[in-house]
Amino acid sequence: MLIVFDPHSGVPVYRQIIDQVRFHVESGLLEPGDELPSTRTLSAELGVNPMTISKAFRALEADGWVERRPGLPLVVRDRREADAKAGVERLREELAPVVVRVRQLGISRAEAIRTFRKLLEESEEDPS
Amino acid sequence: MLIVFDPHSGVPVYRQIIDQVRFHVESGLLEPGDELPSTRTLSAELGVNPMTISKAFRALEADGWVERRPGLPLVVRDRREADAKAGVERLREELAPVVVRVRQLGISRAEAIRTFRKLLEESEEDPS
DNA sequence: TTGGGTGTATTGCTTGACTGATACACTCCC
DNA sequence: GGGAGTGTATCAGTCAAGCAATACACCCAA
Repeated sequence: MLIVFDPHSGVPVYRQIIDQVRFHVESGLLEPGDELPSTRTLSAELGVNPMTISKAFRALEADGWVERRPGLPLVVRDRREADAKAGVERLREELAPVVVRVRQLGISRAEAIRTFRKLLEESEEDPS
Repeated sequence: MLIVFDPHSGVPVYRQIIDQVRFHVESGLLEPGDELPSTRTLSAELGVNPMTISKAFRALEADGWVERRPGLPLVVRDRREADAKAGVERLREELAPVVVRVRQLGISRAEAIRTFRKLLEESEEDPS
């Protein structure tokens, strides 16, 4: 059971699938070349429509996580090199709205950075 | 013209109003005791329905930014002391999910902080 | 008291996100 | 070729968010 999802979380099913596949690839559980479970398999396991799975697959391909070819299962792409750069780029996207909030809240740059560093340290100590 | 908004930003109008009022209060342009422009004034200026303004007002009261009394204009509340702490606390909440992503993406702490600092500097240079 | 100011409860419309049913194209292997 | 596997294009349905029209309750000053 590679994918688990919570129908009551409020997060759309297709997005939960995207996040979990990405997480598994990033964690190494899914390696480049591995095939993803078929849409119908996942569909049956999760109790959702195959199209919902397909929608997640399309998004995963758009972000370069997997490769799609007609009639064949999806395959995890090798993006280790690409990620070194793309990772920071994605981080920038996630931080951008936070920066707006920092200014709105009138928090100083130093204070903001201190807060960020502290959170990062806490997260490294705690192997969650 | 206290409030400006961009109908093409994709951000809901009522949310843009909330953010701007909060920003003005936090920046000191609006001081405790000041009255907000009336719903109909803002309605005319922005070209939206008074109810949209009212919806923003309700949210602002729920978060403690203003005080509402029937038949009277809204008044900015004094929350300076509370905010000094609450600001950082709210920043922590916004940064928490980002920290998770940093680990998922395998970005080093130093790299993450450098990215954050750069964004903050860019935002300060650009008086958007 | 009355008129012009305030905010808003109620209701309905529109739009987009999300999901699903159906039917189709492709690949592989016997 | 045929069957069973893959993914998905197209279309329709559901639902919530966002916004607006209307009508109402309140306050204040003349």
